[in-house]
Amino acid sequence: MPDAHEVLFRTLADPTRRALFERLCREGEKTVGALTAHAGVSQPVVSKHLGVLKQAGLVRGRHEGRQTHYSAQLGALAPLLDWTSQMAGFWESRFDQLEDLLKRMDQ
Amino acid sequence: MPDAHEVLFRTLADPTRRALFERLCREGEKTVGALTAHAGVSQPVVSKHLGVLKQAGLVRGRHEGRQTHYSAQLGALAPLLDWTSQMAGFWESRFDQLEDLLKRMDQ
DNA sequence: TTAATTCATAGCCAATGGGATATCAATTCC
DNA sequence: GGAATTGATATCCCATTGGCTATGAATTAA
Repeated sequence: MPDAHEVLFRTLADPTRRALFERLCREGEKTVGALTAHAGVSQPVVSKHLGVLKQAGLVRGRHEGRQTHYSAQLGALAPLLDWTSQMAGFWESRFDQLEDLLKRMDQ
Repeated sequence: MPDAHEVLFRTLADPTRRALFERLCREGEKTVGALTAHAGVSQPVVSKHLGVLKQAGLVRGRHEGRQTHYSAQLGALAPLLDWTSQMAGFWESRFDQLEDLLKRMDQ
């Protein structure tokens, strides 16, 4: 059983899938049809990707009649932030060049 | 031409590769041999993964005699933090919009 | 100079996974 | 009821990729 980081990184590694998640973050709840219209791939592919995102806890689906409304679940990103800051923490404690990172983030 | 997020997510998606990066973050500079000793895969595989990490800018290699010392490059994680906080930002701004709407309806 | 060490590269193979089309189930409209 | 819409599932195909072994190149030791 893969841990949370494993699932998140693998799930977000695919560009099509990440684009779907980004749209849901930017524009909020959307139906499968609306997502398919701009996804550049077929509807079954979109459904499959949404299934993977759902398994990872990154989205949730709300059934309404014959359509399903998907929305992003921001909380699922927490382990990603944890991991990144943990790596940064290890690094910072070893050396003292965190300034480089902060400069980049400041842009 | 994949963007920074693309490269980072894809690179960190593989567990073996991520474990190598984590070790370099935790324990600092290490030779290929030292990394191979605990990686659970063969030396050529470790070298290949280090090559991918290097391409992504996540590590750098320092040649010293016949051995190569690799170390993590924390700065490369910046786009990852950017992306995550950006997604969180979109979410918050939509939340703010909802709040605004509710306020207006309240009047 | 020869042998041994260290790492990178080259090929090869099997598994994974993202894409497509075809189809099914459920719902809504006529 | 029958047709149309919406999304999920089934199956297949092919490119990618992570693993291996074998080997090469460079450095150090004998």
